[in-house]
Amino acid sequence: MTSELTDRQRQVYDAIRDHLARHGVTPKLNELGHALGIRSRGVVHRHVRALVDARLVEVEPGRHRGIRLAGAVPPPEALELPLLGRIVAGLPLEAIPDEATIDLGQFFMGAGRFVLRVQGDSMIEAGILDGDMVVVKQAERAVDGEIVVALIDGDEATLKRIRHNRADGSVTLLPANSALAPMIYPASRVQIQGVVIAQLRSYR
Amino acid sequence: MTSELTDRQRQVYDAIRDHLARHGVTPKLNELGHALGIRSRGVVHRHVRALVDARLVEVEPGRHRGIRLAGAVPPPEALELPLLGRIVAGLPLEAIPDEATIDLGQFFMGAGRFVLRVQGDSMIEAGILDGDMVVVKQAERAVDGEIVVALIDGDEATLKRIRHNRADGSVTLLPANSALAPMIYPASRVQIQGVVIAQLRSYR
DNA sequence: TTGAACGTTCTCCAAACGTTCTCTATCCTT
DNA sequence: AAGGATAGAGAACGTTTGGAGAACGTTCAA
Repeated sequence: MTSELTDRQRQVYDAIRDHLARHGVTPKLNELGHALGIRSRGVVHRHVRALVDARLVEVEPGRHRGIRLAGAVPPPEALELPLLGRIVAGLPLEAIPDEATIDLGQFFMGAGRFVLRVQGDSMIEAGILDGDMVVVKQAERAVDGEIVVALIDGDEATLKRIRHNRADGSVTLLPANSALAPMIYPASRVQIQGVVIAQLRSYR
Repeated sequence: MTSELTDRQRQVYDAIRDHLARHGVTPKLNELGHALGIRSRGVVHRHVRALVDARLVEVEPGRHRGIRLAGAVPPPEALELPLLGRIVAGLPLEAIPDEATIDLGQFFMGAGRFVLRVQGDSMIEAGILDGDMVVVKQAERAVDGEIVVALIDGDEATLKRIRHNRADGSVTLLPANSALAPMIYPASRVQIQGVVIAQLRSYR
């Protein structure tokens, strides 16, 4: 029940988890602010306080990098399949039954996620084929290298890998198809609608 | 009992649920208005108020994003994600009709299925990359062109596309990688363990 | 040990938001 | 023709939300 959070507080929480996943440690207030486009540590601190009140996070007072994740993780789902092992390609492998199971719910489910069917071959070299589905998490920002659903000039949605060009503030949208050229736009023309967090394909 | 809704009120209610499904949070009034083609927040507010009177919705007064779904929310939908349809040029995502929801359970689950993590690049040109996972259904037979997990000489498993050669009863295992050569075995040496029915990848 | 970086608290400010209101237009019923 | 129900536009108001920056004491690393 995190529904009492404001938009910004949610973004701060996501940024903390993202930083933890990416760097192995929780962020400093400055780092958090930089990730969110906030220049004032005081503002970031106020948001973190709100997360503490919501019991999503704990803080060791005064300590540098003192944020700790707490609180509820998404509920475990009964959507599990046995995970048997690895296939070694090129040279074959062992098919030894493993005891582990894979929880597809953890993989895909979550708030603000939706599925898009991909049309076209623009990301084919990234293993996203025509007709595949991608699970997209709604987001306004993305990190360089992530695959995003981007709206160009407000009326054209595309699936591309993103790169921010600090030099001039422009944004490059890179197709994964050597037959297509990267596209460069001023940041004002590109609106990120979501980040691809998973891809799936059905052979039927 | 609850009062009847007008058409427009029903559309507002649907738009709230749609927004919740896509973004994980309820909409603000002008987001609702934008989705419905209403420019005036006041009008949207009046519709929301009618939904409150009908006990379909609750509102935390004054709060931003204060709409809450109330009453019987039909499905708990644990394993479903909204399927927005194809990503096509010329349409912002908000304008794409919410065709359906995709049930990941039906997609993947079933008796005699298991998951393998793929190692190596032998199927890269079929969009199956190193680190991907494949859902395999146990089977002893496969149709030409299917991707199978095959056991060679009883001790080496591999992931390849299969082709039966009627002329001599042999079996060809085709990698999807132009750097690798097809392998031809007599049928007696190849034992099919399963057929790939789905593939999935996580970007995390 | 010392200084820079950090967490914390504070005030001030602006934009966006929810809310209420009036005015107007359209359609349906009798 | 009149009246009511439905719906949209837009203005106005107070509140919520979010950001900037200063100030202070503490933590941490060189």
